[in-house]
Amino acid sequence: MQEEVYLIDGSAYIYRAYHAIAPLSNSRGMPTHAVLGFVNMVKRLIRERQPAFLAIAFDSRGPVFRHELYEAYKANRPPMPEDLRLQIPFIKKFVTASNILSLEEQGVEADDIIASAVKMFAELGHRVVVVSGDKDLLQLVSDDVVMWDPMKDRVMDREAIHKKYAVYPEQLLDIFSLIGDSSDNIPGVPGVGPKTAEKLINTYGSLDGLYEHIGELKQSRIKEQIIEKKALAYLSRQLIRLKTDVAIPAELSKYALADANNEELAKIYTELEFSSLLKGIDTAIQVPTDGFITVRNREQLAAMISDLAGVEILVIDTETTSIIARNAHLVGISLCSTLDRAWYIPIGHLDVQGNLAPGQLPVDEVKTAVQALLVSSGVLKIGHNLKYDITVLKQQWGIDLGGELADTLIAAYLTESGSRSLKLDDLCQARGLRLTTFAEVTGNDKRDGCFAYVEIEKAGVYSCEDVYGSLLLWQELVPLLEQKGLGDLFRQVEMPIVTILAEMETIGICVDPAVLAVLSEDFTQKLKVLEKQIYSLVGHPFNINSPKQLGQVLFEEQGLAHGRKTKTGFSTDVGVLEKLAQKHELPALVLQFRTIAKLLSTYVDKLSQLQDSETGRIHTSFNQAVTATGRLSSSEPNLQNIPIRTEEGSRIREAFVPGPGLVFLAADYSQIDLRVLAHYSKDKALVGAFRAGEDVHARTAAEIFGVSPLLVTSEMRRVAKSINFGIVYGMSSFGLSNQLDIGRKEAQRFIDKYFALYTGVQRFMEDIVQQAQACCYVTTLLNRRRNVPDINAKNKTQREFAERMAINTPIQGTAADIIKLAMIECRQALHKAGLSARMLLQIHDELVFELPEAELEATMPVVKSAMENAMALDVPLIVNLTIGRSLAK
DNA sequence: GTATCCCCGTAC
DNA sequence: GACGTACGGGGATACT
Repeated sequence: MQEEVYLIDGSAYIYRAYHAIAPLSNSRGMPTHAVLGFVNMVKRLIRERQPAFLAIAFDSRGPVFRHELYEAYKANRPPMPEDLRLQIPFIKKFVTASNILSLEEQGVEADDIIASAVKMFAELGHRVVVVSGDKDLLQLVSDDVVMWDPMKDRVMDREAIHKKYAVYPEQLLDIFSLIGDSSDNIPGVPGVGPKTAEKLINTYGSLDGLYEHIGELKQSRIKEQIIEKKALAYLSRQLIRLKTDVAIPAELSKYALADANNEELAKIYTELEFSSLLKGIDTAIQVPTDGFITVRNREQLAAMISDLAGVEILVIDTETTSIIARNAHLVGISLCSTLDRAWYIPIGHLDVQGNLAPGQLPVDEVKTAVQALLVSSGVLKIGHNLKYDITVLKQQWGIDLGGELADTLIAAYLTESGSRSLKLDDLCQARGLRLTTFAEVTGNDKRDGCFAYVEIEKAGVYSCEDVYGSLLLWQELVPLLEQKGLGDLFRQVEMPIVTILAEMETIGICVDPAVLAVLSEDFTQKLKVLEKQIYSLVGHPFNINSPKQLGQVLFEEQGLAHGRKTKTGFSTDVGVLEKLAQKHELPALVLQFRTIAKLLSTYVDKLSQLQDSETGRIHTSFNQAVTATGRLSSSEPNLQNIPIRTEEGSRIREAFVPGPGLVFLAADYSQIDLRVLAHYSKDKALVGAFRAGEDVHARTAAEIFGVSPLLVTSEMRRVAKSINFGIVYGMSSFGLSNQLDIGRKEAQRFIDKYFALYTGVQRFMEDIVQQAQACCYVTTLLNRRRNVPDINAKNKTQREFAERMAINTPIQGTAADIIKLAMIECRQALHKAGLSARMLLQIHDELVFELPEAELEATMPVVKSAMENAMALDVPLIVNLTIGRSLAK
């Protein structure tokens, strides 16, 4: 029987682990990070590839036969760092305790052992997977041998190698002999690089062939080199060629992966203080798969329906062909309601030929059977990232999930703010439950990553695990939500938003490709002109986009006055360049170049790429579980940072157009942050200003400059506006002086004056920081919570940062709460009024709708009222409406 | 050679 | 070090 044997390049693993992980040591000062990295890498390999047979090869200590051939072999390599050397014995102990066969032989390297093992197993008729990223091992690849690079999760077989190097593995040795290898100090033929070597070996078949036909090469410097350095080429080949006669255990049983010696492992982990690994030994629970049923026939479908009849909760997960819900085809659905049974209904699995695989019920039959369950209004629908499943079910089956929603992704986001990962696997793992990963079910498949080709039973287990995990998670998160007072926020705000975001993403927004094309042309042209001007001023070309090179040109060559330093040189940011631009032409041109280059690459090019080829629309992702404050974020593309302030930016907005016969309606909150601040602080002056409907910036200006409101100049107002914004962010006098280009003292005077007038604001800021110090978190008006662990830190910078977070988060987060309520309110009010306006975008304080022009009159008051009444504050919320035939207005 | 960090610049 | 929250491009740098 043909078996698959995994051979790990252990020495390479050690170095990778050492470099990949930040230095770490146990309480006795013993360095441990390389061991930790190595252990995790091996565990990951075993988990994801589940090898039946496995060995790890190590380099031997001391010189190897290659040193005898060539004194300088690896002479440029620094000796093993001391803190790594100390860890080697523990790595070996770990391998032994894990019952993994360890291979080491005096005088040869790990590569030679692997080569010998490969040869032996190939002769025995087995297949081998070499686990390494070292290109020198690629020469071992054959029909029965592949190389897997765990870092890139990529399998290299003969064809993959041919694709990359244009030669087959057996020719790689000769290629590398010509190129050499600087990291091992292997000379090769100087002057011959990858391209030349590839061409030569492809033409003449081999190194020998090349020298036999050396006369045919046309006269060149390279030809002379090749002739002159023939000995070096052959020496290099000797060095790179791997030994295949190292003695290797031949009995396959010795390679069989046995259960680890947990006692020994526990000893090692204890000594090194790997507490999380230690826990993993005892508590790693595999999912009980006994109750998992894959629905293959009508009887099972009927059993499932009767099993799920009358349930109060239903956990759902869809398996599809794409991570982009809009493009996804359904492959299967899993459902469960209790932890002892889960069902998987395969409907779109394919066989290797790409035909529908047997053993699946017809889609229509499945749809009919489960539809009532999915739309039922009395059943709580649970899932992880339900926005995805909602989108898939809607566009594939036209089904709207009925009933209340419970998204465990969002529940975890609300309760575990600041947690590293919100992925289902990771959340379950943190609770001691090991789920199969997506890579594990699809990874070994020929058509990597496509779920449709996953074998049905395997898919069933995986998918059932997901609903099982999601249910378990839900059961753990419910009490947490209630305990932290997040239940209402979850049910009344976040869950309704899930559906709304799914709709907004599906609808998308239209972009006119003609406008983009004109912009692209124009910007490219402008960049060319600017580039030419800049180069001629400087006297030579350079990369204007490189802050490093730009810094050299400006501050060294041109001798302009530099400002603050960054890690890599002097800052060339807009603040610095603007100052210089007052006196010099060059920085002014650079600023123009930067602006246009940014607009072109980030917006014009990107929008064209992401446009749907059929509809011309752009479908962003609105992310609900990303920000620390409760705001949404938008990606691919980010439609929340489309330029607006400059002339050029406005031209990009012109590319966003309503659908045929429709117009845009944009509704934005006026000064929402300051209004929230007024509400929180109860500051008399601020509240008074908003209640009286005054221009707050002008009012602030009048007060800090001590003039009548009628005498406030636009310059005074600008200063006041900066202060008002700065306050919300916890700005210091330093920041304000930078922003306004005034002195520190003057800035401080403004701030003092501000607080003297708005005493309530100052009190609020002090109170909120004090509150944070007491409980290490802050909340919004809807009780959204953010932890500020550094609020009592010793380090001043850290602590002050936490203080600014504590001030800003309730304001920004409450504004986020308000607009989320407004979105829900708007949708409902529009529906109730029978209006067809569709919400397209949310940009933190603004909602953009698309609607028939004829409905404008009726829609405007509905939207305005829904938004203004979303939440009752001590000051009124005011919404301004703008109608437009583009986003430029 | 590719993934990640860093600087920078958009938005609110 | 100095203004909060995001996303993303491009260069520089490090590397599961």
